[in-house]
Amino acid sequence: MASERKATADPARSLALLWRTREPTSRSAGPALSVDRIVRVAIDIADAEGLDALTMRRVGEALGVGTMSVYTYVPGKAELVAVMIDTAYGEMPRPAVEGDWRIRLERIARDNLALYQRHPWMLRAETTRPVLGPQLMAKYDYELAAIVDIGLTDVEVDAVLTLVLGHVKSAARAASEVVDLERETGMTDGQWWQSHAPWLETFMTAGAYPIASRVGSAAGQQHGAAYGPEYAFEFGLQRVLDGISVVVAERAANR
Amino acid sequence: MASERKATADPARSLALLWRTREPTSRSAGPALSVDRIVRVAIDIADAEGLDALTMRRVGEALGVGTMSVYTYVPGKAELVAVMIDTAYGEMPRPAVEGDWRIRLERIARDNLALYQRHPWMLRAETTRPVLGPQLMAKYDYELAAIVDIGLTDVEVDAVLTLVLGHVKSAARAASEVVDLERETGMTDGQWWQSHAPWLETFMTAGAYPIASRVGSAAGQQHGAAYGPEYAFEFGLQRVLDGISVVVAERAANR
DNA sequence: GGGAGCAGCCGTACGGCGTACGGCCGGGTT
DNA sequence: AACCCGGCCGTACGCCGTACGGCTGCTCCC
Repeated sequence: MASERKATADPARSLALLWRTREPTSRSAGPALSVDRIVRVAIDIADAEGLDALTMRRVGEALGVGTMSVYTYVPGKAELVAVMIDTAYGEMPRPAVEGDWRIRLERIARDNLALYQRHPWMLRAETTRPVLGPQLMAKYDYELAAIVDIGLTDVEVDAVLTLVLGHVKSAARAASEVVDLERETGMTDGQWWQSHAPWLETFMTAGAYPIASRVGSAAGQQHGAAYGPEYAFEFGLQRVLDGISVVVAERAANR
Repeated sequence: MASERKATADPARSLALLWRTREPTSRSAGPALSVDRIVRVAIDIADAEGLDALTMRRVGEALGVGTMSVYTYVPGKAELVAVMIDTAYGEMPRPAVEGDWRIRLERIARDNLALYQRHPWMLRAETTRPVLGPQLMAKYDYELAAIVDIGLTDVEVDAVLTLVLGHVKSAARAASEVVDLERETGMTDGQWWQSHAPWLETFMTAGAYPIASRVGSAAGQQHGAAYGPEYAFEFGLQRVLDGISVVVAERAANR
């Protein structure tokens, strides 16, 4: 009866997993499995076939062990995905970039976009709870460092980063959906639209939605498809950076 | 062997469902069910308990019919969710707003935020495929109308709207995750952080991630929690609108 | 050398999901 | 009176995540 607080796996266990607090076994021939091996094959599966294809059975299979053996190292699928996410963050470059804040921030945006393109499953992975792993911390620290000294308060700096990363994620998601659609239907975006257009015209009485029709078809012609994710990313990014420039300039003037 | 194009339900069926092309039955006492009744209870369930609680069995139960009866009206769960989404769009107000484009666009952003707050499941509903229902078309048309005459090309106008709606969705998602977390764990955001902080400090050697620590705690103190979704929404919205202003002004100057 | 303990491994089983399939029923048409 | 067919739905299948308990063989201690 009592609504048992399910799936609230204790913080200690989850965090220990993320931070790899586990003394290596003293066993002569170490164990066949490890968190790292599990995470590596899980990421490979998700990269290649998407999050839906990532099942615990599948992971066990790919490792040549029984399904339940995976649970020796990982408390559950949610925690596995959390470690996958933190690991993926660890792959990102963190170079010292020459130039002003705008160049650095733009670079950060592009690096994040590339990450999502390499690991589209990250866009669908629902983490209602922040991951809080070491790689995320390092990433956050690195990205903040690029903009801490632009004359805004710490709170604003955080909001700037959130805004830019949010835009990147939106654009990446839109792009990823186009790719998914093409994989699922075996048609390109353009073909898909062409197959739907006649039906749509049947339903839409002529002249309804005049602006939507005009703008939609203008965008379609421009991009050779209904939607140009790259264009949306670029256009939006420049607008966002412009908007940030406005506050930065304001603060510099009032100093 | 042949990779059967699964789940590619024919466009005709899906679109007909969205646009409600179905002659009412000539039966004396009409059928017990209808697409509209199904959609209504499905939205109620998803609003109250989230998308996970929305199962076909549950929908049938709530309607007092067998599970499979639902399939008489709806080809599958994906299509049901699509109709739910289009229906939700139909709830949005579309007033004629006085004022300049910035006021209108800001209003659109707030209306969309309100929509997501009323129906948080829309944020999680994965529609790899655009919905293309009448309400979405009407919404798109209305929103474009607010900004068609600001001096940008049709393609740019589309990108502006995409940018703003993308920001709203990002911010709404962040806010919704906080709410989910509170519901799932029974703790407030602040309590959750306090319960994790000691563990985190154990793992993080002192002095690692200095900027992240400083900015993170500044943001935390400011918002009384780790993250201030409302603040992120407002700050980002103003930056985005500022950024759009920049291009709009440019174009006006070059005219 | 021998016994105990325990980490790693995993087979089985449970409850839940979406939904394919085929059948039943009763009103409308001819 | 015969037939048809739309609406309804019980059953069953193949997936999923994962709880539970048992096996095995290494390590440690005496």
